[in-house]
Amino acid sequence: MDLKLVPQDEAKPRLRRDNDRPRQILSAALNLFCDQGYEATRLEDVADAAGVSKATIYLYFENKEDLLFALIRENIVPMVEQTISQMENFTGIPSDFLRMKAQSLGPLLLHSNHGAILKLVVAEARRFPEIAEYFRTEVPERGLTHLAKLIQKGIDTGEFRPCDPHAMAAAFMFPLLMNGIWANSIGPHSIVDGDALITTHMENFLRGLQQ
Amino acid sequence: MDLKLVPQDEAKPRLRRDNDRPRQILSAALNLFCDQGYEATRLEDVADAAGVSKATIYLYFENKEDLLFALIRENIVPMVEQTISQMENFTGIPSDFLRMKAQSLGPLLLHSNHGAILKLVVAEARRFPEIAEYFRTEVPERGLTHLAKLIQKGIDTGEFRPCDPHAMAAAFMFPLLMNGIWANSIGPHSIVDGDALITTHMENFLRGLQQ
DNA sequence: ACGACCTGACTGACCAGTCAGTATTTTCAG
DNA sequence: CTGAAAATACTGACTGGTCAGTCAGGTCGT
Repeated sequence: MDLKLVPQDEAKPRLRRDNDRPRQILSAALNLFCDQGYEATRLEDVADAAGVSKATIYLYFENKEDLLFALIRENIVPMVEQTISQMENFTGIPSDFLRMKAQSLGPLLLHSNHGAILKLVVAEARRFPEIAEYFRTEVPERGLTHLAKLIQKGIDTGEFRPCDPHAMAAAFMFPLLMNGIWANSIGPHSIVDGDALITTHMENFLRGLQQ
Repeated sequence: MDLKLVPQDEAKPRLRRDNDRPRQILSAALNLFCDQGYEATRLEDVADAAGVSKATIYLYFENKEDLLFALIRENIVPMVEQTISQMENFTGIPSDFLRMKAQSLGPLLLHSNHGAILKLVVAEARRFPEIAEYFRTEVPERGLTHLAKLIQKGIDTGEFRPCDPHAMAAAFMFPLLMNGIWANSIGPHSIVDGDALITTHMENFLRGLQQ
């Protein structure tokens, strides 16, 4: 009887970096961090989920915090870039842009993991001031400033009534953000219907803003 | 020379339970959990902040999770009780109640540590399903149901236009909640003016809801 | 046979939770 | 009222387990 420690053919084929590792690791970390929180997630579990050993993570990332940072950078910032370029190329009236934005960003935050990422950022902001600072300048700062300009434009053209455009921009975004966070924490069994909220908020917001 | 180990009069006077300990511990835990997050807070630091030894915490609480649970129970639930009893005793028109509520709850979430507690709950909900479940049934479930009833009343009396009262209740609350969370995470250096947001949101919300 | 890629096994620090024993207050018999 | 025993409140020092981060060496494509 052949009693060798069979390294025959089901020996792990130790995948190589063709389909690049950083993204696999990042993706695994994303799921686990979002689900269990940053501190509660063991890097060993991230490694398992990515199909590598823990040491491999350290080939591509400085440390655990760096992984968190990379995650946020890769996932959130492109979303803002897209919003801003959309806005700069938009030719219709401001209210139509807001409508369009609510109907794309709202469900994105609600049904993809973007809401979970936001939850993560919000939860860890105090402990990682550099990440919070980066996020703040890249995302709410830029996004809200642009949105406020758009609202100002609507006021100037007489479509919207006079108001504080910065506060109004935040009032537009916050329900969508909270909705995304909610769905990824208390949400699942809650009576709040996230999709209904999006349209209800959007319509009511625009109705209030109308001249 | 008297070289005894001086236990003279600056010996720690080991405070007793007159001003009951549980509350001191809870209060210390509140500050630290809200600031650094649950996992990242060491129970030894909670003990120090409360002026007791770590072992003392275990005289009053089962374990770390129990401490978190107690914290939420003590701090959030009374807030809802108050809102509901306010609502039941309110004799004016629905819009005046919403106005009043936004002007009391909004700043409370923004300037006290209630926003931080909410952040904490949201951040840890996934990891502690029992706490999430308790919170969900006690707070959003009850609060939103009552609020929806109030909005329905406004629709019935013709003050508000027809709409989905549940979604509208959430649309009313979410900006206030997000505002409180925001102020306790990314907030401090953000361009969002929390106080301006409250009134802007409240006015615009009611304007949209008006018949 | 070289170098890029990867890993198992280890280490050192850290921390929740425990426990044996000390300090303070209360009780109550004399 | 007195003081000693009982009850209660508290603590320092420890333990067992966990986990981020390291490193010497193995594996695979070229």
